[in-house]
Amino acid sequence: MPLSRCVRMTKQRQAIVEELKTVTSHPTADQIFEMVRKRLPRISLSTVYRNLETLSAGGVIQKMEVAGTQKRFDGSVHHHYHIRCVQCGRLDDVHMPLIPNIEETVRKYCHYESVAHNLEFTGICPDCRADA
Amino acid sequence: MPLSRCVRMTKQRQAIVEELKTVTSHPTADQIFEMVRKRLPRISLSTVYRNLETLSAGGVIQKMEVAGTQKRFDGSVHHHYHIRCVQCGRLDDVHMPLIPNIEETVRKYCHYESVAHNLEFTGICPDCRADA
DNA sequence: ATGGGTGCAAATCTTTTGCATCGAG
DNA sequence: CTCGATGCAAAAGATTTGCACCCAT
Repeated sequence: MPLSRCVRMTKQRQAIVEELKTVTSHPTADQIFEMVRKRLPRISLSTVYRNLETLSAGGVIQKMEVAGTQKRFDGSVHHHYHIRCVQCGRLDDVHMPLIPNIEETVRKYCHYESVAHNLEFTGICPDCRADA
Repeated sequence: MPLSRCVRMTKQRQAIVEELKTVTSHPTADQIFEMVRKRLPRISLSTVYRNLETLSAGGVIQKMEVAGTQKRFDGSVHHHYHIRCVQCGRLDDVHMPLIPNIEETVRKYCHYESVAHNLEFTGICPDCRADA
């Protein structure tokens, strides 16, 4: 039960998790704020920020390690790759198999420990391609 | 001659490029500012920001696509992978061979065009490991 | 000489923090 | 009850922008 890592399950935290699980996009903190706000009009942006940190630290949601000016969050916890549109910033999942054994390869080339990997693709998304 | 893409080669731009080429680290804009400042004490931080954008757009330097709060830049233009310490934020090159044909694989799984890839590893760097 | 580049300051955008109050356990 | 969580406002940190002056071409 991953929720156990949160000391208290407040209605704000519950709403954040639930809203995040309803979308397949990878919203930023302020997008999540707008989503949750419809249910809890008095929630504050700082509560959203604080809880996104808490919840991802507790493994309930995932803080994404992607380039860009804003942090992004993912309601799905399993490891998968992403592709980002260099034109509009849109971010999609890529449902391809993970590269096997790559962590072992890295260890041969540097002296870091407990290595994880994160693969991000960039390109032009279908919408931006259509606009051009 | 990649420098040609810059309309004018000012002494500020020259200094930024030269300083960036002297280091193998991946400095942030303000670190580059401090480096260049020793040569051009009157340069402003906004000039550094503006020129890092211009120079990377022109292919003279590389704007790095990595996670983190600050943008990072690389004097080397060739494609290579990076590893980031989750504890101290340090960023190193990983001198392993690039994954071949991965862009082709991605095209089978999504409808983006002109896809590039960027692989980032995370772990604990030797220094932080020693501290623990 | 002229239009892009610069330096400065102010604005913007995202995220974090201090603090009094609230409410889940 | 108690202490962690919240809301608000203010601060902090990174980056961008407006504008008058400067200088590379």
